[in-house]
Amino acid sequence: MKTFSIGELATASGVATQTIRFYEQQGLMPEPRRTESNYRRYPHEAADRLQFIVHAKQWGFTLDEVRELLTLQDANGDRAEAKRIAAEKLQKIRSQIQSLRRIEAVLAKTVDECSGEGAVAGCPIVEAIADNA
Amino acid sequence: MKTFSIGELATASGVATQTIRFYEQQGLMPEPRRTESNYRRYPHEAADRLQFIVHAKQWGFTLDEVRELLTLQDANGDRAEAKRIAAEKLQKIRSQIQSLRRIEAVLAKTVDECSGEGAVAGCPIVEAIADNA
DNA sequence: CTTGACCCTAAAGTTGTCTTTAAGGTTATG
DNA sequence: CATAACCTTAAAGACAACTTTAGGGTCAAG
Repeated sequence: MKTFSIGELATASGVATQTIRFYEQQGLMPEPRRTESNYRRYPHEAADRLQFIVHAKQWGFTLDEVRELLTLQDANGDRAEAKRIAAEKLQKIRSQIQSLRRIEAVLAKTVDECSGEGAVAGCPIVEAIADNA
Repeated sequence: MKTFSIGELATASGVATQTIRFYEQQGLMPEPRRTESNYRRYPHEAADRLQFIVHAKQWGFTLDEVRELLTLQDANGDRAEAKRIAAEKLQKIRSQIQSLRRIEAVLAKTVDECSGEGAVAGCPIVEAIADNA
């Protein structure tokens, strides 16, 4: 079975070698076997695991949360647990969206109101921030 | 005219004294006058400026952006400039909302699909992340 | 058999926004 | 006039998720 050097894994997965070592140090990637000269050799599955990490991050999970999910998989743990982690993340994301939407509304309104002409004194944007409209 | 110690300003504005000093160091708050014993004395306007900073942060502006806005006000600069800063921020916020909404949709779907029962093997959430659905 | 591309570790640096600590000096109160 | 509650500075620490640096060892091509 073909194995990979850290560089090959990096190229294949689009993750820098240092980052792979960092993930190992953080307990996200398991310690791989080593060659006689102490070089890391990764099995095929390492690429999948790395992809999982990359995707989970794209989904907004922190490394801590990704580690939770991976640990769960490694132990073939409870599906309820995975659902809990994802549901909590969903909550967080929804509340982030809520605050951003509030900000968006106010900001859009003031930007719209500002003529963009003249001096900043009296500018609706600046005034609104000052007054916390 | 009444002046304030840093502690009074902190209490009045809800910003910690160290944070006020930090803002001064970052060029957001001007260096105030000092008493003979080297204590900072703030004029009334300092509280307004601090409030502006607090509000702008709540609106999602970074300290760098807040400094831009304050510099603009200090120089009574161009309103067009203020509008540009706000419009750029609006763009950023909208694109943040977009990514979060995409994440929310996928996450909500998989959480919904997951029964929450049984082992994590085959769990729709975990599978979806692995496959980057 | 040398040169350049790889690999190794440990530690320090980055970014943003503070907070905490250390080691003092000052002022207000009882 | 002692003591607590303020104030001062400079520097270090915290957090996330890396990136960079320093100082080496190894391996493949020509």
